[in-house]
Amino acid sequence: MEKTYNHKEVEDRILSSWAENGKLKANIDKTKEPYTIILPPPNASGKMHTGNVLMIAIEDLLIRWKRMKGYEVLWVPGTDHAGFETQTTFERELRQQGKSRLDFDRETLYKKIWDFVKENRGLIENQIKRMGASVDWSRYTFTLDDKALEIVNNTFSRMESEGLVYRDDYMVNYCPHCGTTFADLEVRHVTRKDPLYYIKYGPFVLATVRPETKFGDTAIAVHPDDSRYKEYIGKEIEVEGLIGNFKLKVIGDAYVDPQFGTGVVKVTPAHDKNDYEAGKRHNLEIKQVIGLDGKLTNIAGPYAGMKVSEARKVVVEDLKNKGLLVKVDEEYEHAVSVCYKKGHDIEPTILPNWFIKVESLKKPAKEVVEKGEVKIFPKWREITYRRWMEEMHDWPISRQTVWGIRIPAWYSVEDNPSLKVTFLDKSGIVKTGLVSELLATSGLDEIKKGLQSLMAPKDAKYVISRESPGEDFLQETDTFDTWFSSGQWPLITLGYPNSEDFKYFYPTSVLETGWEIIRPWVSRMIMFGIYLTGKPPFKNVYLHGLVRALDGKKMSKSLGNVIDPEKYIEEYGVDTLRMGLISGTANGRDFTFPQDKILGYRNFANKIWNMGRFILMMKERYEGDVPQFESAKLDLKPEDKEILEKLSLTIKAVDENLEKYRFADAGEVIYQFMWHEVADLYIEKVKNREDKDVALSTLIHVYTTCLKLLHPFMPFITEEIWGIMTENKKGLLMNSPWPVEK
RNA sequence: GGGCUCCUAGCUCAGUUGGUUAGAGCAUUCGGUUUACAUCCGAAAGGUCACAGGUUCGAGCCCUGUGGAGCCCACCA
Repeated sequence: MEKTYNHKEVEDRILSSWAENGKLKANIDKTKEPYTIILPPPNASGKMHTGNVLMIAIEDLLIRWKRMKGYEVLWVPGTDHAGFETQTTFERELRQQGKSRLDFDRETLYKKIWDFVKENRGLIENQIKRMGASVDWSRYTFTLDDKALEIVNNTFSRMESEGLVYRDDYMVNYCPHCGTTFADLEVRHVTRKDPLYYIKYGPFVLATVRPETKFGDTAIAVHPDDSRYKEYIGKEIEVEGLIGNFKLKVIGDAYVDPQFGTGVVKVTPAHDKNDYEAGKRHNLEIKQVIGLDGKLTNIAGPYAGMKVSEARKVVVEDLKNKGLLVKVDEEYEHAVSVCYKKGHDIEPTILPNWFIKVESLKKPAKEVVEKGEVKIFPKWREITYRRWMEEMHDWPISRQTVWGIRIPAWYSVEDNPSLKVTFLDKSGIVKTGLVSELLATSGLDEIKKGLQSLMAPKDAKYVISRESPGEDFLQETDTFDTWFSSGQWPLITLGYPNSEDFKYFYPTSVLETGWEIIRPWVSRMIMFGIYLTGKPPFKNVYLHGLVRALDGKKMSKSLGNVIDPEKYIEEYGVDTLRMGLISGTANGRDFTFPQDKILGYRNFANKIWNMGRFILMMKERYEGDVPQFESAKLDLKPEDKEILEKLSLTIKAVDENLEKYRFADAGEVIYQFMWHEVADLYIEKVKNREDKDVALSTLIHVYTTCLKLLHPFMPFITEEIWGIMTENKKGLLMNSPWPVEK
């Protein structure tokens, strides 16, 4: 053995011996109890971050432990198409080539992103392998694999036929210039100075930066406790406007800040997110005053057809002339949403989207956790889950992105003349308009071929089908929210509904993931699992904490505090990084990247390496063969009995802590025992023992048992030493049975 | 603004139904070591458990309040 442990040399070799002889592939063995984990799929085109390392370390620990305990273990690896994130990354590349997504038709863009993902997906897969993850690669699944598409489409179709799907208006970030919607994450917030206009509204004066939307006002809001206006709440007031007088209801709503402006707000549900929410709370009418072309609609009377910026000037001028403008604060600074592409103002707009009714789904999902059918560790995280289950409202599942699973709804062009389409025509020019009108100049095939997006009215007639129902049809261009498909991940990976895997391995044993996705992911998986199979998809949920940067803050590119795990793997080895991270994560709380501990476990790795080296040296000096501890009758000294007893206690403590997902405690127990009991005390005594046969035999037994206990935590070094100690005669450590306390 | 969590040794953190003298790793100081390991061994020092009240025979732990930190969600017309 080398004088120090050289992880670089060892890791590759051990990886290939696991790949050749490790029991990675799960079999359906009905004489054994299954133990299953589905790996939360990392972004297919991304690279490993510290959180992924922690996730893999914990899951591999559980898997290796249960495998050694004799379970039929299955750990399914997979990667995620990461809809929005990937498309953004790809578009960034496009931009460097001076292009944008709007230069391509939908199909071409989709293919280009596919190629991009294919080019990049090898990286994360290799990193998972390099971590020593003992996953079953024969069951590897990508979120856009055919079996995924099939299940997701079928689920949607079934939900639709059971009346759980509907189309309704939803407020989205719409950019009239780009003619498309943006996800919340695509919206930039910039601080800008705009005039704040104080306008007379009947008995009130209120402040607004958007006077041009006044034609869409359907209420006036004040804070319910504002004594200045309390008497008005619930009453209707008469307001003098630019296009005649009109009546507005006064509502009391806590979203109004009495400190701001005059404490009175005009409510425009069609063009402001807050107002929209308030409108829903108070059943207000929605008047769309800005069209998708960015011009005022007919509701604005004489102002119809004006662009927003133009209309604002004219409206202000007219208000002034009518004496309705009280004052203007020119220096008002506020945050404005703009599109990330060119900085156009975002126009919050109501558009038809696809929704799922969650009422019938969330009840049983809440109950399984309350009844303990699904146990959440740590328990205090249950609060997040329960609150979400109470608050959750219907789920908008459509996204206006290309990279994802396209919603399998088809619109007949003939039945839906008011379908609005955007497409690239034969000469590559973008055209937008009603399909009924565009068909006069372009053929339907041309539209189909160049289609970028379509917008169907909320009462459009549609057919649900994976295949085109006929020549006359255009498919919905929206894709499913990523969580709609990843919510079915356990079912997808296990081949729901008929595969043998599904019958044997479902429900899985534990879902291990970060707590920040309780709401979008964990809740959805439970809902879908129960909906489709009657059973939640896992028995336990273990939620690990977030690994924060060295400054105690969340890692982020903009703060420049991101820790690249590669650096640590390179310098200290996989085992050390894994063990270091595990030791930091005791209670599933967030924790700062434990740099010192990683150093400490590097020392530990070297310590156990040298213990092995020393034992080998003693073996060589011993004349003849050391008696086998299990078979030989040994005359044990009290110190031998003592160390065996402590070993037994250690096994017990490790098992108990792992059962409770107390990984750091379990690791600590082995660490203390190996270093401070076996190395510091017992080995020192063995050095001076006359009865070397007994001492050495016991020592070897204790040490190799420790290797087993430590293996799930630090798989590489333990496997390597095991091979040397056993002269490769006992097979791989990873396939060996777990020690039993005596 | 709503919510969750944290504040324990110089640093990173344990402390699992309240119960002797509050622990670990790293760092510090002192000593040791002619060979398993200087990535070692032994020992020491280091804590008003954020602060203020309360409950209790007894509080790091339970309750209330204050202050600070981190994160999630919603964001100012």
